[in-house]
Amino acid sequence: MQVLKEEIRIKILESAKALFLQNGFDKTSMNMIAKKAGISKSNLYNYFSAKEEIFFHLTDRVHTEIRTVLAHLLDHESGEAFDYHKYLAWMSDKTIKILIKCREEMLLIMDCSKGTRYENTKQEFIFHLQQHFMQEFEEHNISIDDNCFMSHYIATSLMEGLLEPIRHNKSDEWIRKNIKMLIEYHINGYAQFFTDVIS
Amino acid sequence: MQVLKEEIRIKILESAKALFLQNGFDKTSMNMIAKKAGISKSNLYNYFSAKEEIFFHLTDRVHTEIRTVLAHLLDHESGEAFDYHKYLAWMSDKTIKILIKCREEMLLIMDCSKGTRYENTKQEFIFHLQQHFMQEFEEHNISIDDNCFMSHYIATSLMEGLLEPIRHNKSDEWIRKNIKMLIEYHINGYAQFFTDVIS
Amino acid sequence: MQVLKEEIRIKILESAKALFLQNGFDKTSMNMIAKKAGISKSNLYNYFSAKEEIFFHLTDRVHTEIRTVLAHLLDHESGEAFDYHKYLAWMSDKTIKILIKCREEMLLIMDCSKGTRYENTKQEFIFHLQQHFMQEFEEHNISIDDNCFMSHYIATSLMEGLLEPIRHNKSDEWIRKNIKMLIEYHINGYAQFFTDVIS
Amino acid sequence: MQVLKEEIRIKILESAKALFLQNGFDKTSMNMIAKKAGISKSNLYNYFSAKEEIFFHLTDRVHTEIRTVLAHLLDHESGEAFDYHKYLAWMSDKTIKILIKCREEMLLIMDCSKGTRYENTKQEFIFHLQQHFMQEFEEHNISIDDNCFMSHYIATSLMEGLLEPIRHNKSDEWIRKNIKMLIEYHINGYAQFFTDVIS
DNA sequence: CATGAATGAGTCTTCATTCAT
DNA sequence: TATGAATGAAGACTCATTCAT
Repeated sequence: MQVLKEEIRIKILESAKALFLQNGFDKTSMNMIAKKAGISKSNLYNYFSAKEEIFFHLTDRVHTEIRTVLAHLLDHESGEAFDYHKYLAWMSDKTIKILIKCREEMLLIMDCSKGTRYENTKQEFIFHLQQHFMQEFEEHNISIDDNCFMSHYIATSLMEGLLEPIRHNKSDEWIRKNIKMLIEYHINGYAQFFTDVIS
Repeated sequence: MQVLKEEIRIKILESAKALFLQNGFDKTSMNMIAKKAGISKSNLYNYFSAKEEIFFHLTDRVHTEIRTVLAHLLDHESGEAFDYHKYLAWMSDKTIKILIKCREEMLLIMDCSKGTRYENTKQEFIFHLQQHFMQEFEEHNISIDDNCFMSHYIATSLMEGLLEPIRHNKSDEWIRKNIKMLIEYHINGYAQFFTDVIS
Repeated sequence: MQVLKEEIRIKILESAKALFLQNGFDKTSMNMIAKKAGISKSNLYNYFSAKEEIFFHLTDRVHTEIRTVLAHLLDHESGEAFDYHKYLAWMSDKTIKILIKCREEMLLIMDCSKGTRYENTKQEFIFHLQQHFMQEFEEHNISIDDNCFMSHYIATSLMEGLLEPIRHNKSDEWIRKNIKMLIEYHINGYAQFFTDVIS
Repeated sequence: MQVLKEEIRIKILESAKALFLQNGFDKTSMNMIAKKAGISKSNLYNYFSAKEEIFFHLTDRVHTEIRTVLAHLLDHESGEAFDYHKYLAWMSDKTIKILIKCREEMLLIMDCSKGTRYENTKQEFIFHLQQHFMQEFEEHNISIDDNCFMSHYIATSLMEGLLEPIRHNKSDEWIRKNIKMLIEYHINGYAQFFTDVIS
């Protein structure tokens, strides 16, 4: 019995996860989840008190971790010598780990959370990244227009780039390699960018 | 009469456009459109047979143009000397023009079409871009893993980058400047990328 | 075992009583009762076959007592000399005792029974009181309109007045004092009333 | 058509009013209203945007009037000579008029509004009446316990007494007569009360 | 005895669409 | 053409109750 309950609970979570990943939170109905889990709609509510509850049970832990990463990002002492390689190395390490460990949960939060209270997480992350880049620009006396657009673009592009590898069902190794590659790609564009503008 | 009719048709389209851009297709109801257009809900159906119809009338033409651009993209003779500057110059020209001319329609198709039969257009576009890049890679004997990811990433990044400037209500000049800037950014990352890998 | 069972039975009844008093019968769910009693919802049905059953077990005895009082009330020999002081003295005595002894059960029946088959008890009681007063009126040759309204009003007013003191968590003494006070209040209005009309 | 619409609107309001009066707001479902009005449940929402909306359309105007009466009640200058006859004469006049004119709406607000934002109106009214009586007590140096109970009781009793006549389907004349009678009844009980306590 | 599992009927509300006039 | 009227299917959620273990 205890076992059964757990089985169904897991079945619900798996069904919901699959559906959320496929259709997003809003376009996934309790009916769909119930049908996929092979139980009645009302029985769902014996396991989770609301649709959002299911979503949170799937993403809670990762959401906290994301917030932690964000906090670290903002802590980064900006006074020290500019070393993107180092910075991005740390970033890439930390990020790759979390991305690989929590692939689906990450996607839930970043791509499928419209309608939940996590729906702005990606935008917030991008915003903070952008702030970070703008600060870098300023420190290097670079001024392209208001810097706003380029920093936002790089932030978005990086963010989406980090998510892209986990959107496909590939091996951890494949993900790791590609993330590293894309970071390198950005470093190049970025560095060149500084050179061009400064010189 | 005929004139009046046309006025209403236009009013409907304008109202719908504004609402679709604000809320997306799915989250815009016929009620909202009717109210904004100042006519009755049922009268909408004298002008358009369904909600999707309104969306199509707003995006048809641009959608065709996009398809055309896509076709040209794929026609591009791959035999000639590799010249991304040239290629991207053409691309940037052509694209900037269409982006500026059809700002809102572009956004409708790319950002607000979930729920319509155009909802995959952006992904298709990205896919074709990716194909294109992969071909380039091949022609230059570059092989990074399966080339799949980097080409996909660059395609996505470029796509989103091109859309980003028109998401804000800025001057044509601002849009043009930023698109050029971001293309340059990519050329840098791109070129360097080849160099690194080749050398 | 038997002891345990009894403990749970009591726990259920106490929990239900508290909840019924707070929210009324309809707005109290089996879930709430189970949670408050610390047992499973389905186990409730091993003790009581339905929600109404719980309510009945809480109010049965008092309901019977009320019916008895009502019977006595109607038995009251109408032939003897009209002595409301005496009558009400008996009434007040009898009533105060039952009100104090069965405070909560009384409130359950009178204030919280909507949705159960006792929901009309208060109205019935008032109706009988009214009948009684009408009889008195008749016996004293008083005729105010059809006597209907005033007798009903006095009945209602008395009823509510008797319930009001026990609605608050005060001492028995406080209840007793206030019930006496309100009966006196009514005797005054009542007596004067007769005087006015007769003279 | 315009006529039809109005007919149905009226039909809905009448059906809803009858059901609200019979079962109260909470226990009346949109299904019941629709069925009674002879239309589909969803069609209700073309006329009223929510269940509460229907209730408000039925009670809005009267609710405002009640608030006005309440305001006047509080304005009453307490310094002048104690003249309950005069005070209650005004009260009875004003009240009788509103009670007769808006019988059903009054009952909706006072008896059937649980679940709406008007659900506390009766209690508020009683509370203000109570405050008023307590003030009177104080001015006449009467102190029965804390005066709280008796003033509350008289307030409640009066309130319920005023409502009682309109709870039945009788003539205006019948209502008027009975309200006057009950006020007289209270004056007697009240006056005597003062006398007893003071002397 | 106890409970986890299950459900069907019900709650209010939304919405794209149809139809008669 | 224009619109008021109408609706069925769907949305999330609640609840008293049943049943197998």
